[in-house]
Amino acid sequence: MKVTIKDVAREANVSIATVSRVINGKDRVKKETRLKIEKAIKKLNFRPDQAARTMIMKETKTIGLMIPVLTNEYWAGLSEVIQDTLGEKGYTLIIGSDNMNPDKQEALFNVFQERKVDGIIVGSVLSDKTVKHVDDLKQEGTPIVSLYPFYSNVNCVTGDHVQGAMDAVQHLLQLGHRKIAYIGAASTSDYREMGYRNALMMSSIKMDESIIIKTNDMVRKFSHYGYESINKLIESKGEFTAVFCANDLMAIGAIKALKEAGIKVPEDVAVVGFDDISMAGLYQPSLTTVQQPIKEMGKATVDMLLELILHKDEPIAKKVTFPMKLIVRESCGAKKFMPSDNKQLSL
Amino acid sequence: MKVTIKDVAREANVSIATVSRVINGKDRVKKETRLKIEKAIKKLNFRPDQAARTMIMKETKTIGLMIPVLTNEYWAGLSEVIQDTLGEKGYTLIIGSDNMNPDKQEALFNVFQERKVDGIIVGSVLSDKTVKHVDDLKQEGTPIVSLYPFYSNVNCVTGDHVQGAMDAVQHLLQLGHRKIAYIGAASTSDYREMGYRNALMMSSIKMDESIIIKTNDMVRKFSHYGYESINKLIESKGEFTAVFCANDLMAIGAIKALKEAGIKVPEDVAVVGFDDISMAGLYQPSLTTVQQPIKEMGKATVDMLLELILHKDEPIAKKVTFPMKLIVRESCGAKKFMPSDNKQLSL
DNA sequence: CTGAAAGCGCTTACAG
DNA sequence: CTGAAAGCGCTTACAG
Repeated sequence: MKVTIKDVAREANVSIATVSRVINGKDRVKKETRLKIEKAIKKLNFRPDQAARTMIMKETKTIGLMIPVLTNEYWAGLSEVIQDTLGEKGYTLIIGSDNMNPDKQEALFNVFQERKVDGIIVGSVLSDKTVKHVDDLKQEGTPIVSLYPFYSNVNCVTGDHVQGAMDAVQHLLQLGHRKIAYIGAASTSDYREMGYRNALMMSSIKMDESIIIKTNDMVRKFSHYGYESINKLIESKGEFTAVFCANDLMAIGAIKALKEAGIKVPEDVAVVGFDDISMAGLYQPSLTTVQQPIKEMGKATVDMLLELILHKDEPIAKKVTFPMKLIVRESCGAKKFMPSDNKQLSL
Repeated sequence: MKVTIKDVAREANVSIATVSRVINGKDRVKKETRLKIEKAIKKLNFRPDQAARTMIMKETKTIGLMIPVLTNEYWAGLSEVIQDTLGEKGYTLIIGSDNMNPDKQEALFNVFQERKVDGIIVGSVLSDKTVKHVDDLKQEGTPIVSLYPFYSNVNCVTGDHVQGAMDAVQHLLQLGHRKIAYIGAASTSDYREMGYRNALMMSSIKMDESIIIKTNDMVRKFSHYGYESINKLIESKGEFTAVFCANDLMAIGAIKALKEAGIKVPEDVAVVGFDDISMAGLYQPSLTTVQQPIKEMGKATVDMLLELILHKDEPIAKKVTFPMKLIVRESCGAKKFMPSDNKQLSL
């Protein structure tokens, strides 16, 4: 049978109150008594019941994390960092992936509420239907940290996607590219598209909307989407010498499609991705991409959340932004740009 | 403030006992009363406190899952299936990755015990130090399902790694290969190595230990390990026309090294991987590999665990084995190169 | 069908 | 320094 505090008290010949004191190390306990109790705890292999503890202490030492998918290296990596960091501080993490399904988001919020988590980290993009839970939870006093700066009243840790995308596109510009296509998808990529547009604007390059591919549909197979998008570009006879993709999987799909169409990467077309998943360095050609400081971001997220848990009275939502880092690899390496496209000089 | 069952009782003008009955839908409650209570619950947005419930019901509706790493598509995929399946049945999953660190395994077991999880799924390979927890937990009556057939007294769901590896190597043999190298690592790959050896044996091919690369060290960067292993084979002038790698990441690293050494895949050397991660189909060349039925395995794992939770008296450890599927792609395909790649696109 | 009461395993003032 | 007792938010016999 499960060992309870009573068993320990009996074994050590003290009251349960004293055992409790030893467990929590708060009040003073005579050394002799303490040793006796510690021995009993060890002997019985006693572990205090979290549920009973939770009821009194009003804290569960549990954090909820909501992400879109676990089988995506970015989210898996971030989840792992968050979990490890929380673990060190005695917290347990409940990870929930919602597959971008509002019903699942709803269900997850309910789980978090039932489990009375001490705080919540939201990595998903919430739907209209579920975003109200954020307000409910805030009202209830449950601290929340978001990983996207979507919600004005919620604390947030995020990478500087706009800057990262700008850096990537500016790199292409410096290599001489003028016709740079963009492949992206729904809301998560908005900031990256902004960066793309900003960079072009700042170089006074006229936007060619015909080589900008995006969709509001939920994209599940990013690589497939990248692949299809290139085929669309080719079919529509879009002119481009480079492609900036909103993430690495799209970029890898794009390269595959380009190669199949007999277009060489990077010789004929340069490709840049985003995220620096581990495959980016292994792919052939290896992928130029933008790296997010996942570890630092994960830690900062946990720090911010725990801070919020300790001092619930933060009046204003804080936003912390991390810089991104351009990683230059083969897919758009320092290839010399063919000056064959004379017409581009007219830009 | 948090809404409790008392608030609902007051709002609905009944006793907390009746509210409890409505929540759990067990005893009969007059329809009128029920509606009144349901309205109150909705109005106050009440959710029963899991902790209080747990104390009485002796179940937490929580399952612990221990895996080596989350940033590995195989484990991420399996975790997601397990989580979804459990979610449907009203269970919450606590995922813990131990990074193959015995201390972390220990810590995770402690967390599982403190949280009084209703059951545990072990995907990690346990160290001598931590394997005793399995016995402790079994003694305590906590059901456990393992994802490797290592522990004789523990129920287990696993893929047929031996058969999968045999299929892969037999495929190479059918293509005419006779000098097939093997790249693998620590205990997780043992069964795959067995399959490799079995296949060679059954074809009466003498084992050439000089082209079998393995290690007992913890391998963290599989792709890097595959890369290094090929270089070792090349340095030692090992003769081989094909390589069977114990997982896809090793295979991808191997291909990279082969290419860098001027050896073409699959023309000069065929490569086969294992797992069928999503990148296997996207890599260039795409990877011939062995696919595990992750979804079915995840579901079977959950079913088996819940079964165990319901009927704790299973006398004998059951082992369920799933067949693997060989996926033939370019990296060792019987593929002749088609020069259809000639259509140049004017960009 | 419904309510009063006991009890789950802890923590924490309150006394001593 | 230590113990008796109240109480956390529920569920569930036990009465009615």
